[in-house]
Amino acid sequence: MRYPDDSLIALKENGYRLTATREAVNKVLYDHKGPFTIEMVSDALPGIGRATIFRTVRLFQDLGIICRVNMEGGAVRYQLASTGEHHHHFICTVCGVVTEFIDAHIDQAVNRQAQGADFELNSHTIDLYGVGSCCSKK
Amino acid sequence: MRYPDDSLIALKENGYRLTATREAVNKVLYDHKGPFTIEMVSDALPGIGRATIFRTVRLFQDLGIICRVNMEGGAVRYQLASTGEHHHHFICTVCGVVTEFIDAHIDQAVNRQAQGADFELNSHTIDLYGVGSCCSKK
DNA sequence: TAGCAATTTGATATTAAGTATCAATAAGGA
DNA sequence: TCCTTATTGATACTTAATATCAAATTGCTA
Repeated sequence: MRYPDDSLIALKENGYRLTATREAVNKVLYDHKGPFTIEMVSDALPGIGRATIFRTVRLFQDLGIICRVNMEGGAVRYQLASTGEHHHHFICTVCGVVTEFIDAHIDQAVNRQAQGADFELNSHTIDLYGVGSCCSKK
Repeated sequence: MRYPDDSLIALKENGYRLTATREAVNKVLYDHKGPFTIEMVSDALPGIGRATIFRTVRLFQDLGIICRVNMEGGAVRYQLASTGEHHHHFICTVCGVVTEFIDAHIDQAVNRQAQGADFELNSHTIDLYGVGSCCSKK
């Protein structure tokens, strides 16, 4: 997922309707970049009901357009997924920016662990918390 | 953390008072075993206010006695930590049971990733979702 | 072991995230 | 254009959690 239109295409491809509301939410996400909360989107689109924002965000999640990020304290952020693929997160605890990464090594080790423990693995999440280069003091 | 008294010792060692409420909550956790929600504890201890249950659970978390587990859908469970140490989770999506594991390999790979990305790593969480041996069909 | 300061608690209100309901509206294929 | 179906808004509700503050409890300490 790179361009705003990708979201709209994804909607159509999955049999969802292309509505003004969904376009508006999509635009806000792409204009804003960076992590966002439901509140932020809701504030940016006063004409659209809260419930619809939630619905749209959930739909975009399901389509892999955005990903949900659990902050350390339990707060929730969303962010455009740079890839719809499986990935992990660097989460900057200073500014909240989330960067994605892929690591075949880790995934392999995770699979080994699961096998060793007789655990039928369906999915996994890996979140790294710390200070990103975005906020590094140097 | 293995025995109920460990919690009480941890409280004292960290300068917290040993109260009837905290003992009661602790007992519920050890009697129940397995994952629990605030509701469950609250139901088991009708005489104790909800806010206090939350406070106590948070305190126990801070002391490493219990750990918080984010379920896939966003629900939250808590469970006695079998170790206060750094660890990761197998989360059975059928029954909710959480099993801990440690994997130096994964931790190493995680550290490498962080270094490579110029990310000052403070902590990380790894949660594996799937069907545990507890609920395996075989 | 009674007294007292500081911690803890309960009741209550509040916040935040999210879901449920349902009538009204909009999308898009025929 | 019409019509079925998906979507939306308003509203109420749920769940998880925190804030406030007076009242109760701890555990020194004299």
